[in-house]
Amino acid sequence: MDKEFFLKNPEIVAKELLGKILVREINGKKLKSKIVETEAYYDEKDPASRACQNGDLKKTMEMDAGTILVYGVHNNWLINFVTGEKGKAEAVLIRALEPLNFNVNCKGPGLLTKALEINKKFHKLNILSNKDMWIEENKEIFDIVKDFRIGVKKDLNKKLRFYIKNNLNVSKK
DNA sequence: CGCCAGATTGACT
DNA sequence: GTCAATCTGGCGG
Repeated sequence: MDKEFFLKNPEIVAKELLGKILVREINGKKLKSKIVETEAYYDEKDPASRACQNGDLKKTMEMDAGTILVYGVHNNWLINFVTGEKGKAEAVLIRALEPLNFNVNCKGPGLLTKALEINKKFHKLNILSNKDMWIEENKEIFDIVKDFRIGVKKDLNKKLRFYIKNNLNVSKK
């Protein structure tokens, strides 16, 4: 896992993140989970993106590839990874995980942050240089399904949600 | 400053 | 099906 991985179009990164192992270390315990559902978000052209607002979140999206962006909505923390070149304001949202060595419901963006104790303290840190959370490779082969994003009021006319076919941990609806 | 809406979830009628 | 909880930023007074 290096910076090159995140230096691509968010659509590509979202697709390539599927199947990767997200490791969260809490008090010496490593919680491992597989990323099974993601969504790509673009810059101000994307009406659903927080980049179309001009605050701290947009600035964070313009930071280096691999920067963690934690965003609060409706009483939930949502975690994103910044992608693309510096100044591009693009990111990938993690929507669902499949727990591997623990058993907590991670079928939804708000649920997985709760399960892994992800909150604002991770905001603006970088996933490539963090000792409490990181991503590991996984060579597993699987089918990827492409669909429209979930819960977005004004979506783009593009399928920007990706998930692993037939995986039971993908958020429903 | 107050009010509203939103990449959500869960509890209750 | 309806409602509310919490954080961020836009917009109106």
